[in-house]
Amino acid sequence: MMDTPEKTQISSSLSKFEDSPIFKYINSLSPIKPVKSVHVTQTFNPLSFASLPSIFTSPHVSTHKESRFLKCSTDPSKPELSSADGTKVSTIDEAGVDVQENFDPGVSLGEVSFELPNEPSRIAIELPQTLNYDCGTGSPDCNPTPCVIETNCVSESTCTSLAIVPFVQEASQKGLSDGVEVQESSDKGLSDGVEVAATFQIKRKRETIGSEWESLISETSDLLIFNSPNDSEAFRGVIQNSLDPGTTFCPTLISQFPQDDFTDYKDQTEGTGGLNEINHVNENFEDDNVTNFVSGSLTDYMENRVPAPYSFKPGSNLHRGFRRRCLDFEMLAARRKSLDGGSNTNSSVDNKLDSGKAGGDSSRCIVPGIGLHLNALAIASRDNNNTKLETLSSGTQKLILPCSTTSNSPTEDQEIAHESLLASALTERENDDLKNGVQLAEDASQASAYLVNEEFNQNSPKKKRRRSEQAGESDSCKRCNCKKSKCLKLYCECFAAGVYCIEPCSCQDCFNKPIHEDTVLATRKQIESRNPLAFAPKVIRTSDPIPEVGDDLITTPASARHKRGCNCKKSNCLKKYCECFQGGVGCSINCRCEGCKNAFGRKDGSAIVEAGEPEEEETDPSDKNATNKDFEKTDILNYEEQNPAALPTTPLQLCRPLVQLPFSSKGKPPRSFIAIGSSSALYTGHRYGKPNIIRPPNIIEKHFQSIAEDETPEILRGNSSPGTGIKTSSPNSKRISPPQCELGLTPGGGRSGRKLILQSIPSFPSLTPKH
DNA sequence: GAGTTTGAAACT
DNA sequence: CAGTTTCAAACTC
Repeated sequence: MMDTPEKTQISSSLSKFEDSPIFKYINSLSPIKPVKSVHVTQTFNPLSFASLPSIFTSPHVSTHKESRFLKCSTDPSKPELSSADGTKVSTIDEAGVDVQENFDPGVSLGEVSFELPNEPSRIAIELPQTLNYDCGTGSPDCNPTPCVIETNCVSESTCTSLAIVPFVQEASQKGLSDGVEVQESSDKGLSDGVEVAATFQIKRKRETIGSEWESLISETSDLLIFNSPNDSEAFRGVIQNSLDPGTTFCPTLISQFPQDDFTDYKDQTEGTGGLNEINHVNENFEDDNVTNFVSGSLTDYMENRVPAPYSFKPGSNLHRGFRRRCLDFEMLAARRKSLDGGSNTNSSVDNKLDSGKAGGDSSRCIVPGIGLHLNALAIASRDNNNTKLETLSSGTQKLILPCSTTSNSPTEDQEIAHESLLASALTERENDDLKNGVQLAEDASQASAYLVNEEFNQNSPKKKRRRSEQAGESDSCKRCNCKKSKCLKLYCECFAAGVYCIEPCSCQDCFNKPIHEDTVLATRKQIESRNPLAFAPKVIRTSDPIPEVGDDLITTPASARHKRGCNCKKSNCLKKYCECFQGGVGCSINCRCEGCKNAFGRKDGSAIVEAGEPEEEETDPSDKNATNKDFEKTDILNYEEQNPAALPTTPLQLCRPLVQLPFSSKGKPPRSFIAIGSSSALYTGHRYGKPNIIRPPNIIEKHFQSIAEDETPEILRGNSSPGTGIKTSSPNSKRISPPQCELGLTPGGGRSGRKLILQSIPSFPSLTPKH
């Protein structure tokens, strides 16, 4: 599938890179001298992306995604966050100005590293770009999921910075003259999660790209050579700066890392120091995860690799991703925790890792609960990602790569995936039990992948997330347009999804920002107190098998259902006004809709896709049997196209992982599920402990059995942590199973979604309880 | 982009 | 729990 990029191409790209203002800027800052002339064109053409491997490709994806991606990228930068972070996103645009910004650990590095080119072919062509930006992608094979494509990357500056890192590393590794220093700087910076991530990324790139890449690198290295030590320092400064912000993240991220990783990390740290740690981490990543991931095709990767290792090493990346708004919530919690543990970020991180159970925890992949939107998104994303996921899952579990090409924007998917991953990761933590190394690791890896994507998204400052519908919004990139709710009510998609509002949002008087985290958390709690499942994913699997009718279309997965059911009166459940439809699931008995014609499955049980059921549904008076069906099909198709994620068909999208919010969960009983979705995850996830899995409706169902809401308990149970067990009460309990997770998780395979869920997801336990 | 429709969320 | 209001997304023009 993957074409390796040719050197020539790369070269050209490099040249472009040099030309870019950013590059110049960097040069001015650092001693590095460009040997070759380069152009920088950033270039990530959407077109290029378009050609993704079939696997990844999804119909829509290409263009939208890109756009989306960009948008998403912005998030990280959010100003609010920035306070914590310090430099940040916004700067990216400015990048030229502040290198540091670029380096923000979380953001820039992460982005870069993460991007895995979805398409191999693309990679080859675009390598140059990728290099510049991130290229982590380089590994075409890598995974589709992560996909974050740098291309998206929006801002050159950002990209550049990213690119730089890799280069540096390479140089250092190779022993290029000055390269060494660079590394050092990075190493120093490492303490924070950021640097590590960067390293990781770099390695990744290399591997991914492979020999070609190396050759390129060598060239690049020349370009980048840092002559003076000073330069390195400058670099450091940047890094460090970034680090600060990163610290925040780090803890979180770290926590997510697999225990093994953590262990290693600790060991190194103890023994040597920050630098070592970082390196170590990177190595792990690279070696295990990254390399495989990158170098091989996904399939190969999956087959060979799956193993746990993949997991998290990439954590750093993940962390970054976390940073995103979704993460923020988590971050907060993490932060708090970390604070307790240690004042320093590093310490905090360590603490987290350690205490948090972290080690173990990291892996968790649970699907976090997702908000409605998220759920839908998740689903959609799944769809998009399905193939990928499946593939992955088959091999191993996980990796969910969110980025489905199909999905509109890679970014969104990615984000979602990341979120999901994150959430899952969090959950896993909680579940220490479950986490077997493998699964957990896998989960982590997945999460990381997602995160990576997100990071990219975020990083790219310019891009803002788009939530736009176009892209399909999947989720992560959602943005709201709240006028009166201050984004503190479930009316707000962002809030409902458990993520902070970001630039792209057009909201007014928004309080859903990191700055107001206290308010957000308090509000969230309040809402949860009323309805524990408020932030849970709206769509859950149902146990009942659905008749899948046609393979061809999407059958509706009966298994996936909206937790509460809709109450549509006029839309006939054929528009997005209907949450069921929006979520890509059919209506169920729980729905009070009138005239249900839900293309994914009518209340009466007939699914459009499915065999023909009687067309009319209960309510439909109109008879449109045939008509309806056709109509429905058409709608579905359209819907799918528009919202890849939504469709059930694809298995997994990633859901956004949510960050589970510690706080929310604290006291409360665990929700039945944690939604994979961001929101829930963030807020509730812990409590509930169970990850909801968002399942892709259709296809997924087939493979996996869905967990019925009723069943949800299973998941919960499994996870269950629950003591609290909220699930029951919550009417909505929804589980969302992320397709991925399920797939991956489920050992058995397909169907037993539940089992899978349980394993993988175990409950979220850890999170909340900790509190 | 403005206005309308829709149904969930919030409120009573 | 039901009815009403509020809200913002989805949709239409």
